[in-house]
Amino acid sequence: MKKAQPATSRSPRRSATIHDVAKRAGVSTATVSRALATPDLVSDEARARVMAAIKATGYTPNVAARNLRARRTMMVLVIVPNIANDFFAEILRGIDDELVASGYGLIIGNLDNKEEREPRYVDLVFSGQVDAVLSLSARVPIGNGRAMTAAGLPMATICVGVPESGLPFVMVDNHKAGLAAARHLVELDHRRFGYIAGPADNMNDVQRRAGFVAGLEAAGIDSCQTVFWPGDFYFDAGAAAGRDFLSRAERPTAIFAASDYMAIGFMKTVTLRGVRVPEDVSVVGFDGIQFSEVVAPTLTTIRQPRHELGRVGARLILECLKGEMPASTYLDAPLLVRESTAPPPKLAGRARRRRAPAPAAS
Amino acid sequence: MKKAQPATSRSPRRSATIHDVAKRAGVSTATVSRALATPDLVSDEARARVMAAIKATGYTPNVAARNLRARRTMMVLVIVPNIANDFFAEILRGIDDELVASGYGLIIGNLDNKEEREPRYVDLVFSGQVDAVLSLSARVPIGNGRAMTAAGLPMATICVGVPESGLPFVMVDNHKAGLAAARHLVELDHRRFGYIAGPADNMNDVQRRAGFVAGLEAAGIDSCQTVFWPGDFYFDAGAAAGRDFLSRAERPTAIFAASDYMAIGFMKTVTLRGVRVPEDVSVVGFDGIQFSEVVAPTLTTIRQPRHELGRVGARLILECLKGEMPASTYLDAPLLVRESTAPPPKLAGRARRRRAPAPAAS
DNA sequence: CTGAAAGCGCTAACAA
DNA sequence: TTGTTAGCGCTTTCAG
Repeated sequence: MKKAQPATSRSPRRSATIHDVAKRAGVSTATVSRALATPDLVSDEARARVMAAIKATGYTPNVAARNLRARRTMMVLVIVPNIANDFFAEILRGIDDELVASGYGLIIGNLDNKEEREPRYVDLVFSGQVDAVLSLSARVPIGNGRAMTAAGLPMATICVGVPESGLPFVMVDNHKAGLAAARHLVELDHRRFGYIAGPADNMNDVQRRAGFVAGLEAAGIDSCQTVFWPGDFYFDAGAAAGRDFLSRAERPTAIFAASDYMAIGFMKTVTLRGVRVPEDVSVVGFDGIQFSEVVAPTLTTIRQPRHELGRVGARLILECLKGEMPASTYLDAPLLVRESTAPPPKLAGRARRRRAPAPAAS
Repeated sequence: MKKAQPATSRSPRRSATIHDVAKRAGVSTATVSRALATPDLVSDEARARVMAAIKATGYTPNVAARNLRARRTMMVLVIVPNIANDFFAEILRGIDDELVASGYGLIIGNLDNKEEREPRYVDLVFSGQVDAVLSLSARVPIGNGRAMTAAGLPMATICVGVPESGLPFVMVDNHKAGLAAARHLVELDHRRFGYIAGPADNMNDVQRRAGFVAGLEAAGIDSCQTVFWPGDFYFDAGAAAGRDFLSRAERPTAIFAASDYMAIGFMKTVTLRGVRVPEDVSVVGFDGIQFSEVVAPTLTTIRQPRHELGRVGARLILECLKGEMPASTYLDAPLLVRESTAPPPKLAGRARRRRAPAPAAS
């Protein structure tokens, strides 16, 4: 690490205020304000003079002052569990697109997966720095003994629901998605399964697992034979599951992971030890992150429409802001069949082989 | 897409102000303000009464009002070319860590790779919503006919330098990194090379390429024989380079890509057509993103210390904020030798084989 | 259509 | 140590 030449630092220069503009245009500050907010109420001539003065001075209204008066900030706080996670980044883009189109900005509250980060965002809300909150976390942030919801701001969630909060949300139907994964694998004739779970308290994971199990049972498969590995949605958990898989005498022939990261971690681990995907074991992921179509083999997965989830979530909060009561929404999460799934190495010994029910329209 | 039950919307409730607290504590608003900002200047008794009143009312100071008075916002705008890019996300975490520790918050300005997004952030700066700007983009954002720099706020850049701006920056030494990539490949006995470039106007890419070429020439290799493919740092450009590679009769045996995404795109494309990495062709990437160690084979790459780049960048701007003139800094970017590089399939026919110079201490 | 004036909630002189 | 006062820059009645 070496130093380069120092740079010049800039001293903040006082910028033009509404008074400067008013003086220059020969009108009152009220007229300047109106020329900007309600041009119709100002004579053409006055408006022209004001605009000229604005251009000449380079005036931009001070937002802090405007907020103080108007008692709103035109900002939405977006709570993100972990901004470095590809999954959330794409949702953020969707939110951003929609919010900006309505004149709102967004402040990103990155929890970095740490609870101790919550209080600062609770303070942010209570100190009036935002008009509403959009959360991608299933927890209601807590700080200094109060919950973020207690501030009374409009709030909605994306990809998660906060039980008993009554907050509007948009997400995919995780149960249905788990069912689809099971159906796909059963149709390929798999009989022995493994499931790599998300965090124990994660409702999405609970739903995915329940759907998956329901799908297996609908096909007459005793889910007691299914191996359940703990996980946390991240790569290493998939790798750990892979190691356990390798250590088993009788291995599942099909794995459903509650996230793509874990599915990829699993694939990577077993592949290195000579297990072939999908010839020896099929793998289904969840989320449809960018890298799910880059890994080799490409990953069969359930795609969460992340950009759309973001957009719809933003619309939810915009409706709240207008005083409406938006309805929560479920978006479809299609199964993308790619290279990581195939029939099992040899058909299972069981005599009876059920047909899986035809896929429901989704 | 189906609808779920509607949720209750919450009406914003007026929160306690400094007056409420003052009244309840039986002191003036000034005392309340001081009890918070400079507790030493307030009697124990008054302070206790104020604190009790604060707790009772749930008072949180209004930031807009405070900003208006103090003429600062304790916020830093961070300009990001594309928030969905893994590379930037990790830098953001570094910035966040450092800024938060100093009491600053950050507003993320996502350009989404679109120039038309610039004006809103220029306005943000001119409207006094932030105290400083940290940019990960080589462009100085322009909007409404004025450059962001014209606002006169402290500004610094990370991973890029803005030519002739005099803005302090922190980045890796791209030339040196390119040199290291060349040296590594030359030491493996490669003689025919390919380079997958970044955007034509990207100075980082220019430096990387220059370093790479210099490294080849230092080893007596005529760089006219090197194939140069255009690119933009993203996956598809690497895939395109891969397709061109496949179409060639005489193929390079070693590829240096200016980003991991392109390296992975290249690997994926040629691997699918039966070319083996590293047996048939070696690949070196740049950046060290998370997936560079997940792909198979794992990618030899130059690691940019992203978290540290973020931290140092944040420190740069914090020094500016204190009125100091920080020096620009170069951080080391180590070469991580992994599985994607090996000696060429057969030693080149040339008789003479130079020893590359010993690696310089870095 | 326009201007005067009253604050939004807070902090920082300045007195007391 | 504390209170009084005067705004920060803007919007919005209320008169004119």
